[in-house]
Amino acid sequence: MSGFALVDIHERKCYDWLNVQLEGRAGDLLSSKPPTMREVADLAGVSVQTVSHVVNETGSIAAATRERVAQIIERVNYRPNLIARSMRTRETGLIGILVLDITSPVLSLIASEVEGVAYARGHKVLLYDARHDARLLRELLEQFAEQLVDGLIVVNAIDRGSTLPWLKASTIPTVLVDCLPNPTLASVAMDNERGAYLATEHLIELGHGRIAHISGDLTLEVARQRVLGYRRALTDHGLQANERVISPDSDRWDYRSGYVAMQELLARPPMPSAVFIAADQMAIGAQHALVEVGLKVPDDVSLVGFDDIDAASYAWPPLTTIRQPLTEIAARAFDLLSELLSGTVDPVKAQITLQPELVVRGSTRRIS
Amino acid sequence: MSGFALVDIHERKCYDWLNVQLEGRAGDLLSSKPPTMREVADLAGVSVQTVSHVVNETGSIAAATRERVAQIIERVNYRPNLIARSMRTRETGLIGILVLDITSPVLSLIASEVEGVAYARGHKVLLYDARHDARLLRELLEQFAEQLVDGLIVVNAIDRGSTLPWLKASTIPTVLVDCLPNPTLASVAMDNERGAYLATEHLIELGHGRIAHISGDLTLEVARQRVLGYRRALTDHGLQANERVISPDSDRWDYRSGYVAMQELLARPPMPSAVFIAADQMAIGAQHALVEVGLKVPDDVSLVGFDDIDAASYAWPPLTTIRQPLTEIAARAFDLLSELLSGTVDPVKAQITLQPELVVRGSTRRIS
DNA sequence: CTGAAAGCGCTTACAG
DNA sequence: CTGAAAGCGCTTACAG
Repeated sequence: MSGFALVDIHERKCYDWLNVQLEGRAGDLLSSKPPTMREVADLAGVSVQTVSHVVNETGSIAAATRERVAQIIERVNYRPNLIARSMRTRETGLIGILVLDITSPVLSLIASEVEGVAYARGHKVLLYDARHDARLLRELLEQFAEQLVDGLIVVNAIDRGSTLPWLKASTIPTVLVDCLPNPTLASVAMDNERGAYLATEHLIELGHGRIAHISGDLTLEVARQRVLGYRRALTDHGLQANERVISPDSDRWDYRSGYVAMQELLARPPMPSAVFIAADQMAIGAQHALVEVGLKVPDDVSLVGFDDIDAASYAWPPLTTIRQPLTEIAARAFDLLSELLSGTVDPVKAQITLQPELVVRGSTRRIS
Repeated sequence: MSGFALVDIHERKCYDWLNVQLEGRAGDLLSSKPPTMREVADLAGVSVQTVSHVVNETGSIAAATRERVAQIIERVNYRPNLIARSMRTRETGLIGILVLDITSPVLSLIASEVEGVAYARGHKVLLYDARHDARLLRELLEQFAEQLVDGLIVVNAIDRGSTLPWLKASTIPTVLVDCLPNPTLASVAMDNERGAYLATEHLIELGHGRIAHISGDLTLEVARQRVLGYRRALTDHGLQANERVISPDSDRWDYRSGYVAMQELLARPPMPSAVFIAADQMAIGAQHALVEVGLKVPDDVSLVGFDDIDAASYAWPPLTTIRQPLTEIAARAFDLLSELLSGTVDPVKAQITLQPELVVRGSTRRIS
């Protein structure tokens, strides 16, 4: 037991941290209001427009003046007021990302990746979360996105109801990611039908003849495209009579909905030997339902998911799935928005489709 | 095989959706600029301040006038410009939520829950994602949060470096969630030490004597508190000689870091019979490392996680863990912020601590 | 190279 | 009950 309590480098690091005191001094300024351009100008003995010019590096300012103003700015820690500036310039320098549900691992990852590119390119981003609520979505679009942001990236959120026509009529440059493909709005999307086709075909090639599909929320175009791909693969291999689609009882693509859907499938024999499931989280939930009744993956039933989220690799067995190139989706979306903002591209022509990829892991097996 | 392709209600629902056409008419207005209050006033034959009064329901306006103005507003779909309004009133009506990393399931869930309460109470929210980047965090705070938002809820993000003193010096009402407890800033936090204590004690009561701890990112106070709780439980039961802490090689509390940490533990025998892991995702990753080398949970080693995220219930075996009351955390945080905004509470007195709860599931077992 | 003027779209006193 | 005036903090022409 003596060797057991050994302190390795990690433990040492730990102790160091435990002793760290993060107190910090109070701020230098105790002013209750942030300084204004007027104050900087007075302090520097110049006019506000001179300050404005040095802040924005516009106009021509004498080096000495510039220097003096810069020092004051530094000293009082002046920052131009974005609201006032955008009131004049009619732009905020911000881009907005609106997601259907920030709680979804794939949507939050796309959002985060878009932020990554945006920051790398010197833009700032605001996140809007519609929380699956159509009314909220609409409000966000109308009241905030339109007024606060120069451009908008809408992730997975425009599919139902009246938001699409609204967006079309709106003047704010918008790119749709993972939404209803729409010929009049710039968009980047995955070839969902292809992904579903690849998943299903993989199962067919493994010898499976009875393949069911647990779909995503069918009010969303991406979910409908995935059932189309599944169906087409079946048809191409003469298996259309075996088609069987279970759609979940909720609009979340989460563990629970996959779990419940699989329970439904189990309740109505015969059981298929393989199931293609429209999302990885759902697939993991579905597997849970299987394991609960003593069925093993892939021994008793093969499973293929969709998305390739982190959890897929760490499930046991690791989940065979369809990888969405999220990083590329994000980069393309941002680039498209930049082009829209600079007017160098026509939205109608800006339709990007990215290809998914089959990742074979341990949840699928060949049957005889 | 005939019964196999049966069409149940779900399938029917699916077909319906597949046939749906979401075309939508173009918007009624093709104006390139949103209407201004000036335009509404002219159309209604009144002054802008009259329009302002009917929009804000201030002052006293003749019923007939109000009606006429309201109709114009409706007709041209006028919406007051938030930027202009906030320029005058010095407030935006928005609250900001700043999270360390929106990609984390627990942080995004807290954010989403806070949004839920905020919307229920008629507020709108903006999300800021620091992406684990201290510089970005600082920029967000200084340039955006301070100017765009009336109040701020900071989730898990203030712990290191210079942001804490900045926040103290700042005038924006702020509540800290899951951060370094700080006596001068309002905060709501979990009793992390207690949670860790409960987890460890549970293992001890099950007969485990050699219990290791895989910690979270120790630059974060919450992680340090959890090792403290683990340590105290050991000490209280005379097991302090068996203390063993492995800290991850990254600042993400993700699957991979738990996986890597467990591999480290495996590489340096003797193996403990139980491991308390600072986050559920890490626990699932850790289990993966175990299973890979043929060790079973809970037969060979018991695991307890922390957080009780969705994935915990759907892991196999279901993960024993410490539940964080996220919904309550969110509600308390928002309420605190409201009180701060209305000035009815003193930040120094506003320190809320919530209690965690042990959830026993299948990943822990009694040993002899 | 620098400053006086005008205005972005609102709201808040204040007259009438 | 309604409107003229002033101003929130900036930037953009335009003089000098």
